[in-house]
Amino acid sequence: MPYYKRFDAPPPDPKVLQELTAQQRQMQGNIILQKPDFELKYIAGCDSSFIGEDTILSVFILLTYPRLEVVEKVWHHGAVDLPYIPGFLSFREAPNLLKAYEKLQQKPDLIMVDGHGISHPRRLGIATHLGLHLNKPTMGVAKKVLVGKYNEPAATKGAIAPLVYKDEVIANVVRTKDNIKPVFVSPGHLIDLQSATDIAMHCALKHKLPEPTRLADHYAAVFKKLV
DNA sequence: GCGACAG
DNA sequence: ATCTTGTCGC
Repeated sequence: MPYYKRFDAPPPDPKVLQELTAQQRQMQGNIILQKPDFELKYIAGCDSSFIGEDTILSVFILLTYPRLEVVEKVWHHGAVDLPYIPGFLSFREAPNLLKAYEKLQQKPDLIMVDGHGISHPRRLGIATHLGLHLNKPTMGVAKKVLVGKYNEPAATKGAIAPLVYKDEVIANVVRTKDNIKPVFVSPGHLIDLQSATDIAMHCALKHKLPEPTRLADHYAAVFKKLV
């Protein structure tokens, strides 16, 4: 049984958070950051939105790579148990994301997640979390920093700056569009920082968010109206 | 003790 | 994430 299911409706009290923290620490040793050893033919983007207070709707968009043509769109919604707590996002969103993932006919070679990968207090952001559960390459693209410090990258598209936390480069701050706030790209699992950064840039067309994430974000709003 | 704090 | 008006720019 996936370990997160052992926490069916855990109340957000300090004791439970300590247990969740312990679980993340335990998983740290399983994270693999390496040059990709897969053929990137299909890439998926995922995102979640909320309907009211306790219902989550997750979306997965499958695209071809490197052409980025949409070939599949799936979604799933259900109840959420935990409230949002910085550092524990995956316990709130991963369960439903995994159910949406199961609906994909064709599984992707890499998943681009909205949120951080290893750029997390315990190196277990939601992208890494999903990667370990699925034993699948994942990378994170976040709109805001969680931990770490950085210097603003140049204002032109393509400019990058390292995000440092405890003397370690945990992500790249990437300018995906001229004069627009940068995004934070980090490896999730089974990929390295440089490759994740290259892929994010390749997917950065005319918007701030790379296509997989942008489309997942877009369709999350679309599907929400159908619920 | 005082901020910071993915989605 | 979500609540929300007008506004600046391609």
